[in-house]
Order: sequence, then structure tokens, then C-alpha cells
Amino acid sequence: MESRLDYIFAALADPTRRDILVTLLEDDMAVTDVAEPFEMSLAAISKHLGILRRAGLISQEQRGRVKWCKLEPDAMRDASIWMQSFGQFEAVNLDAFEKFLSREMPLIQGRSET
Amino acid sequence: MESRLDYIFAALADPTRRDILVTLLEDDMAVTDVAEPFEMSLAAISKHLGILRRAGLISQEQRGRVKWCKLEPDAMRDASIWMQSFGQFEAVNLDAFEKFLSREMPLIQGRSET
DNA sequence: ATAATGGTCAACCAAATGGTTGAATATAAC
DNA sequence: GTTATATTCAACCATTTGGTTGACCATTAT
Repeated sequence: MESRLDYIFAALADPTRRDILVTLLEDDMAVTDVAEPFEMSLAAISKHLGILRRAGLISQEQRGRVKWCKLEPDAMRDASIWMQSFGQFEAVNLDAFEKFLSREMPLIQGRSET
Repeated sequence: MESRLDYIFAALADPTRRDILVTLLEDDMAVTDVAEPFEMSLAAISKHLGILRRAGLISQEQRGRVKWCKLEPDAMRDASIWMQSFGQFEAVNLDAFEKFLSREMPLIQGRSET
């Protein structure tokens, strides 16, 4: 009875994996490129990517000897919806959203206008 | 460098804890009452509640020998916002929301009109 | 005063996590 | 054909997690 939510929330609970997701916002990437900024073995990153894939948060496609990783943001939908059901807070408070973005994820500032 | 998100997502990754949160949507409750529907020792539930409290998702207040548990939905805000930043999907798709609710959380159907 | 209730603590256990290394595999390049 | 690159696999390790049980501490009830 392992819920999909189990996998998604578990995947998101690790900061390395959240960083990977943020990185992948920019573009699809090979495993090696995903791993580059982290002070951690390639094998470790490979495991993290496996967990993200199990959760459906990314997909991977083999092309030649390189495996491309692609963000699958739709997978976050169910989890996001689940959380919103507790939404005593306004559905999306854009002010808070922007403040949070600049605080936590300065790298992707440009994205806040999506 | 333990992020608040670590605790929140980790807390949400367990189905028992998500069930507890859903239960607490209904009303504040004593630990024993929270535990009642679960086939699990009181001590186990007590631990789960500790993890939810660490994440800020609930608060607890001792009154006499009874410890009351209260949902703190605001704590989900940062996590929810974080997820929305990946929102390739429309901020809140209400159709999907309702369908998801009736599928996953029939108990709180009445809430979908909040 | 004694007994029952509400809850946590401590010790323990099995399984899962997050990391490491070194070997292995497959593709690409020279 | 040999070498280098991209990635995973397997074995291992320490720590965390999710659960148990039994003792313990308060508070309430008799």
C-alpha cells in the first residue's frame, strides 16, 4: 500500500535532491553534469536520481552512453494538491512566494514571472 | 544546515503521519484519541506526533494529564510554496483538486469548498 | 491512600537511508 | 584495438526510522 505520496515526500525530504530538482529547472542534464556541483561521489548522485525517478519527479532517457535527466514537475501535482487541502492559507500568496524565492532559491530568480 | 523543509517533507513522507494530520483537520485531540484508530502502540503514535511537532505541523499543549494536539497548517506554507515554484501546472486546478480529494480523502469531502 | 488513566522514556530490533569505495558494463574516441 | 568516458552495481558502513515492550511519572478518580 505504498502511496505515491510516500515516494514524493520522501524524495523531497533530502536537500541534495531538492537542489538537484532546482538545478534541473534550468535544463535537461546528463548525470555527470547533475553531479558536478556536489561534493559527493557520482554513485551517490546516481542513487539520488534513482529515488527522484522512483517518485516520478524526474525521467531519464539513455542516449548513447549518456543518460539525460529531465524534470517532471507534474509529479508534484498530487503532493501539492494534498498540501493545499490543508490550506488555511490563501491558495497562492504571491508576495510570500516571491520573498521565499529570493531567500531560498536565488539561482532561479528569473523564473518567478512564469 | 537542517532546513525546515527537511523536517516538513520527512514528516509528510509517512502515511500514518499524513493520516494523523487528516484526522486533526476535524478537531483538536488528545494523544490517546489520535492513536485510537491506529493498530499501533501508543508509544509509536507518540513518536509520530513528536516528528510532526518537530516539523511544526502540529502543536501540543498539556492540560492536566491530557496533551492536546492541534493542527498547524501554516507550517505547510513554505513547503507548499516551494513546490509551487515547480508549478508547470496551473496554480490550483480545482477540477483536479476535487477529483483528488474524493479519491484520496473521502473523510473530509466537505472541506473542498473552503 | 490506592488505583486507574494519559503519556513519555529507554532499551531494543529490523529495515531503510545516505554515503563510501572498487569492480563492471557499455559506448565513444583515438 | 586500446583507451577514456558515462554510469551503474555490489559490498560495506554508520545513522536514522518505525516499530515493539516494560518501566516510569503525573494527574485524576474512587
